[in-house]
Amino acid sequence: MSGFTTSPGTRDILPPDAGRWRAFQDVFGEVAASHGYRYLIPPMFEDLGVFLRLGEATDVVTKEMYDFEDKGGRRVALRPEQTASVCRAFAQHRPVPPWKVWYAGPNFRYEKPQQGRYRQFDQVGVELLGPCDPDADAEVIALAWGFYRRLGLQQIALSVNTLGDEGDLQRYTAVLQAYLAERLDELSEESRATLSRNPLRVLDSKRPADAAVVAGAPRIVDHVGDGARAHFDRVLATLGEIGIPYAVEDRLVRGLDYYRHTTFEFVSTALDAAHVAVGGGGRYDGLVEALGGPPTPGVGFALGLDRTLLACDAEGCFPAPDPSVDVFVVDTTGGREAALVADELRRAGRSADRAYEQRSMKSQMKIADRSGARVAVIVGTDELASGTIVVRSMKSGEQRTVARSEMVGAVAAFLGGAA
RNA sequence: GUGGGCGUAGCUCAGUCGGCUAGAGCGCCAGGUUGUGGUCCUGGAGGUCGGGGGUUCGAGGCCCCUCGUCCACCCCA
Repeated sequence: MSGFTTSPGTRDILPPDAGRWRAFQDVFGEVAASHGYRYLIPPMFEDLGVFLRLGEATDVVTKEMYDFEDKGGRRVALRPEQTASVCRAFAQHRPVPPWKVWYAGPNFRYEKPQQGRYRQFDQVGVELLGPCDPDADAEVIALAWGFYRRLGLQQIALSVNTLGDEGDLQRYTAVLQAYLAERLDELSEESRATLSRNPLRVLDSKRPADAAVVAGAPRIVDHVGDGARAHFDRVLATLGEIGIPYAVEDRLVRGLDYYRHTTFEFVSTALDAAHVAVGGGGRYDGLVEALGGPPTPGVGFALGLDRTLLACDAEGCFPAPDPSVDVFVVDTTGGREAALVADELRRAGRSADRAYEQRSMKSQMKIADRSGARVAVIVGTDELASGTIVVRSMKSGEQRTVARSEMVGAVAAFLGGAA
């Protein structure tokens, strides 16, 4: 292979997969719009500082950032996610809250690729900025839940947790750090390294060696104050009332530092791989302010296209849309008739395709068959001479010769009947 | 970044101990069918065996390097 290929961690999304991706984003947009969210397109790169707010201790910032200096000497980075960009946009433009937006598009993280993880990966998501209302938390969770259902996914499990408010989290982190520091020799080497950067992340360890220490660790729930407790209880109550099953998972801390209060994660129980989390989010009060805006609470989530589509594959739902045209035009008289007939059909609102380079009728019929068109329109020398055209059902093989002027009507009759 | 598996036709893969001109299925093209697809039959095109170096009379197969890919770890969508 001497030519060029895609860079590591990137790939071409070819047909028919690309059609499936677009349908995915379209469906998400419909669901978001039905909840009052409007479409937002943030830039794909920003000042590096925007993303440093994700947390100086997170891997996303310390080792996965696609950052570089542009020709103007600015330190910029390809976005690793879009929440920070949305918050920056809020701080910059100061829209009237509540600001409800949804987005879709690629993000970039410099990681070692594997299944369900790429350096360029697509997410869709929503953000709700302004209110610090537990119903807002419940709404974005419900939106995600409804979207999974819309895709046809059944095997999705929701975990929720609360980290408490800023003060709760600081106090808890100190207690946890002290606890873990005492048991340093009982922790795995990996977790000791994690501890020095971000104690909370140790709770997420799935390593057997850490199980005992993690199980005995102080629990966040015992350090959450009354205000945050009430907020969380209301979120859970609302979820219960609208019929969304959940499990409270008190070690769910998620990977970014900006989360406060509610955090949540969706896992596909149909997936077998290491990466079963198909989406997640939470509340991030304080992020807008950290980016130079007014104190503005916010809540949102993002979900990954690759993994969610892997889950769809596992459950056999949400197939790629059928790309077939309505009509395939076969022309053995040189090709000009194909151009005219196809054009007439398209003007009449039918999708139509044709063959090129003057292939034989047999060859063109094969291409027509492959195209998935339900109807073929055939022009040969006889038809051209007599001003007629053959309309054929590709499914039944039934065909009629009609006057050229009646072609559109005859096609409509065949399409109507064959549906 | 660490560890392991795998790179042979467009795709999925076979290729024995290092030994003739590197194969199969699918797909593609053409013909069988002098105007008609799907099934069937026949034929054809398509390969720098990922790349470079080495060992050898001889390398797709062995050794080294390198690139890519997959899986796991780290982390995460």
